[in-house]
Amino acid sequence: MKQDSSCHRDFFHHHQLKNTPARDLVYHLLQDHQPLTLEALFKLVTKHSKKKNISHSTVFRILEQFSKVKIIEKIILETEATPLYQLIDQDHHHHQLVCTSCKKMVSIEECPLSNYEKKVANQHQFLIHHHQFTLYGLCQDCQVDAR
Amino acid sequence: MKQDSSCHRDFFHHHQLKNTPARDLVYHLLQDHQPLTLEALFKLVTKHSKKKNISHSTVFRILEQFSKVKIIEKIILETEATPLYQLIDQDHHHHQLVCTSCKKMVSIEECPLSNYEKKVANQHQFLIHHHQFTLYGLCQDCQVDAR
DNA sequence: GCGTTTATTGGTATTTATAATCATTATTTG
DNA sequence: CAAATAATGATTATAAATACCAATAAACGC
Repeated sequence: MKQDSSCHRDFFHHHQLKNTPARDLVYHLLQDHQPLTLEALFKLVTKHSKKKNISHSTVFRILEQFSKVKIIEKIILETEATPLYQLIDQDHHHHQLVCTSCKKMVSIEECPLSNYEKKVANQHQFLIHHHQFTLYGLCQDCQVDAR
Repeated sequence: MKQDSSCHRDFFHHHQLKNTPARDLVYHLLQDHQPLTLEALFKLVTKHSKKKNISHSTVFRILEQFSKVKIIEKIILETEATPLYQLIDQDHHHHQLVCTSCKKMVSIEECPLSNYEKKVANQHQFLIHHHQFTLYGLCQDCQVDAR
């Protein structure tokens, strides 16, 4: 389930982030799209901003701030030169399945790692907070093309 | 088990990489250390190079080339501003367990993901080549410090 | 070994991404 | 609505990644 969009203003407020048109727009654009790079997001912002344009630095800073307060997460993929950003799903975290040829990205819901995480935590006396997991390969189309 | 150090020259040759003192040194330094950043490796190279010094661009390019022919792999961690590089272990791949406080890094041998990989491959009709997996948390020392 | 071919190297320059700065403008609070 | 606080835009600074090319070194055939 997605983070309830009507609550994001409270969420901003809770983190001493003022409610601004720019933050609102970035939030909603991230809701409606696959993970985006800063540049891609900036283009969308430019396209969708009603009144005056929003500057590149503002978008950059919003991504920084959202990351810091864990509204979004930063994803680094081998197929992308710059990081992707996506809203954090409070209920399920996602993993990525990425085609190394066409760079298509599929979000995977199921995560098989919690038991393993506990085991490693025990073995090494770590308190594990989170993990990062990405699968790389060829999608069906690109397998066909490779023949 | 480590890649046999006596074979790396053949490996270079097979990939049209000439045998040079710089490549030799980089290869051996990577054998003897934890994953290293470019800067850290460059410092080691400078310390260990017998005759003339080896330039920064040479070290950079060697890492690029080694990555391309899969002698080494690039690891991107949330705790490091720049990538780490390590020799690829042909027999077992490793995963990282990283302390977000002191940035300590532990290499984990066991990988629980092959079955899951098959399942996802099937579901999404992907041909999966590799995956990337990292655990983040607090090591024992840093848990204690946090109290 | 010796000359030829081919790739590497060092040093520098360029490009790009990330981050800092600061005066102006907007949002929130009482 | 005024005061306090934070955000914004535009620019600049820093740092990382990469491209360039003339000089040099390694490999190959003889």
